Amino acid sequence: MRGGLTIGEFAQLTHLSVRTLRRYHESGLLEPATVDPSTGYRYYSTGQIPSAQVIHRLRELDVPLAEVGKILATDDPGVRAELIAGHLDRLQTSLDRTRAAVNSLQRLLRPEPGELPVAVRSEPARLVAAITDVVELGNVLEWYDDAMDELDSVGGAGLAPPGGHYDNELFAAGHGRVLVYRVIAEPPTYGRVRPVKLPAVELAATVHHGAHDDIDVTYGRLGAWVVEHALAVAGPVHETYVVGPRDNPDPASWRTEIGWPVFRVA
Amino acid sequence: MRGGLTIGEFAQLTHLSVRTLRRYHESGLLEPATVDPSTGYRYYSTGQIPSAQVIHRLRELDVPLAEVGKILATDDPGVRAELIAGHLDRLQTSLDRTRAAVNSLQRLLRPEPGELPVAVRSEPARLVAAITDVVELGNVLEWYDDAMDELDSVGGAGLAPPGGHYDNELFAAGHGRVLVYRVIAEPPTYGRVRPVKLPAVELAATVHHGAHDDIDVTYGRLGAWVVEHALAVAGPVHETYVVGPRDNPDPASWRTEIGWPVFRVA
DNA sequence: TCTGCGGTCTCCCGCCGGGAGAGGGTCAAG
DNA sequence: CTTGACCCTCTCCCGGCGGGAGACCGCAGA
Repeated sequence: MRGGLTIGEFAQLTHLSVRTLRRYHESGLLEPATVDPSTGYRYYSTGQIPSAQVIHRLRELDVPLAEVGKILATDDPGVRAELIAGHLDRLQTSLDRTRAAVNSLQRLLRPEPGELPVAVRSEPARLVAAITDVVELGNVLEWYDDAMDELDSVGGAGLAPPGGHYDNELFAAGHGRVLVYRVIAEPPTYGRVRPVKLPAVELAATVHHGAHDDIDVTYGRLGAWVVEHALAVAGPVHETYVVGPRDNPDPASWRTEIGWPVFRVA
Repeated sequence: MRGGLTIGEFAQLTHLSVRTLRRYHESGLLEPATVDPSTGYRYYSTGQIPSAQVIHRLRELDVPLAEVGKILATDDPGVRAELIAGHLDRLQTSLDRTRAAVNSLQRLLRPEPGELPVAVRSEPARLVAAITDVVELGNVLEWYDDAMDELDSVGGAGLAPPGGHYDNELFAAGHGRVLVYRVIAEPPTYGRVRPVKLPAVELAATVHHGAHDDIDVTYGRLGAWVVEHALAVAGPVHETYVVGPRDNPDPASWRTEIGWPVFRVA
């Protein structure tokens, strides 16, 4: 009587490859039921088939092996469900991103529009209620929603559209300083909210219409305009949410003013 | 006057990283407008921004760089649209797979069923009309649909449910021999269809209910049963599509008999 | 008991797209 | 001319898997 199923037999039963099973052993995800100490042969039991299949499913969902390990190591089914739910959330966001990319690609590939209306204007210094932090590029949307909620709870909605400043490093390095603000007569200090004085700048600005799926296209066109008018970029991007998701659920109605602080070159 | 935008400036305008732009140059996807021959500095023009953004979008859709190159190299917008449509198709399939994995995972994690009803029966040798080929694991579904269409066109639907044999290597190595058949009184030779004599086997069989999302779970349970009854696997998997997508569009109604040829061990 | 063959062992490399850092040259403002 | 930001190339690393080499093991037939 042998100790159990050989790795090849087990592979056949689970539709995993022999190599993959060895890797799962190596990384501690799926220990063979017994390992012959003299030959090193791995032997599996039929009871391990369900575990192998759970791992298989999680991998199909692109859950990293390390995360799979964490999920399997948890006995508490509640925590486990939570971890999995987290991954499904991330899956959903990546799906949304894919959809956005498809839409934007289709727009990019059809002929396209005329001149981009850009205006350069002097933005005066302003005292506003702001929340600021260094944020990962992937978490910006989430962070923004949180921060804007907190900002709204302090009041001042409706006076002027809210806005945000996004450090250029955010896109270059994947993380950078972000600041969102609301215009309030007497900016309070509350929670993460602080009164902040935004400096005066020359702003080359245009308006992006619609969802933010392809706002970077408008950025590109604005940037081209700036360069072609012998200006140079000097500071974080300014966005003003003239009409946003909080004003109207229909993305087609959204209006976002985007602006780059500029100065004239030689 | 400089030759154009430095790589850093261009990166800022396109929201791509400097390193990524260098790689795109290296792989010929996006040549800088000019390269200073003495210093090696890359200089870009504002006109290259749209190209960079198209590349960016395609990469967001996980199109490999080589494919992106092909797409950009094509001037014919029709061909281009075709290539992109192909990728969107693949995206759709991968999305379907993801959905299936999510469903199956949820089923895997909740408590679970009783005994699996397995029967061992003697399958007599049969002469059938079959199409067979060596197929990549990823293309099996597509191949199956094609082959079954061709088989149907030869006739014989309705006499007995169709079936398929899947070499075990298919799952181990990612490619293997697949055979689909229909029972016809006098199997013809037509197109890819050939008369094939299926050998007699002892078959350990059970029925999988519902969509094939988690048919491998049933395979695992069948395999466990086989092992625990001191049997061993000897040949390709047999599937019989008792009720399939061509009989009833509702996956819940599908019935697939799966069987492993077995022989008794010591 | 020997032999042969297929299964299994370990170890190293390649693939992809990108990140990170080293070590050195270049540009432009003060 | 110095300084500091920018740019150059080169090399290594990551995750998850496949491929292959070279050696050992298990088992059946002679």
